Amino acid sequence: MPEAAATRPFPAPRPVPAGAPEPLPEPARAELRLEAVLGALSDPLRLRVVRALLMESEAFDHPCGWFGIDRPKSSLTHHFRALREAGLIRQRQYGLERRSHVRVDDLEARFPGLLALVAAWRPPAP
Amino acid sequence: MPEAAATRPFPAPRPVPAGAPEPLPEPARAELRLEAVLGALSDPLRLRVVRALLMESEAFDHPCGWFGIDRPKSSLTHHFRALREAGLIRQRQYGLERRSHVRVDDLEARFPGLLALVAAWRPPAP
DNA sequence: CTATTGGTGCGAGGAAAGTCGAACATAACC
DNA sequence: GGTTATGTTCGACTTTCCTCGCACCAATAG
Repeated sequence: MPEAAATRPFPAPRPVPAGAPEPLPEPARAELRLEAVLGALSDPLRLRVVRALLMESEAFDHPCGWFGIDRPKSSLTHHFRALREAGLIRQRQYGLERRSHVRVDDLEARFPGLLALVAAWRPPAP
Repeated sequence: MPEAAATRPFPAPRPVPAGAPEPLPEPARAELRLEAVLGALSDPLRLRVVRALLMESEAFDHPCGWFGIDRPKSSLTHHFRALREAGLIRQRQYGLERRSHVRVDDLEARFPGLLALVAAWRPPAP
């Protein structure tokens, strides 16, 4: 039913480009746990990342630097890993850089409406 | 618009009985923060409490003992306070016991669909 | 080859959160 | 009065999480 996308408050997910690298290890759709997903989203920085990825993605996926977060790189690694291990994002290694995108289909299938909450969130003023 | 309740996957909230004590201090509806709410729900015990309160409430509100949680009382105080301070539940003091119920209207107004996720959650086997 | 780039992983420090016992408070009941 | 039932507060312990510096790695450009 692709008509469900019309009611979503965020753009439809982009198709996987041909030749994209394999995703990094991640929980399967059936293994997603709501507590873990909510815990990963309870950090404002990570919530902001997921929201940016969900709303403003002009490409299929984005490297860590795209978000303009003023934190050391090891902190970004930490948070992106937390998001991936909770199942919120999928990461692929493109040569040097590691790009991420939201697992829209999996999350909508398991937790319908969750991403709408993220999309509606208003981040606090920077 | 009470017809929205018809589509909710949980029972409609009960009206406040006349003569109920005043609620304990809690954040106002406009002060609810999504990160805090998600953080409060990221604990399985608290998620279970909110879900039980949402789905199986045969009364307006319930004391802590009603949930049958096998933890010391000081731990329960801790978790119920976390839920109240995040804005998920409202607590009232009835003589000796403190009873809780989910702030359905406030949460639906600020984060529509969030409680549906909680209602759909399947707690892990005990 | 070397330098640059976009990251990882480790480990330490600190902050936040969960766990729980012990002592206390208060209402209800006998 | 004394006891019981419900729940609080405090303090301590433990665990988990966040933050970040530092060393390191692999791919690309020159």
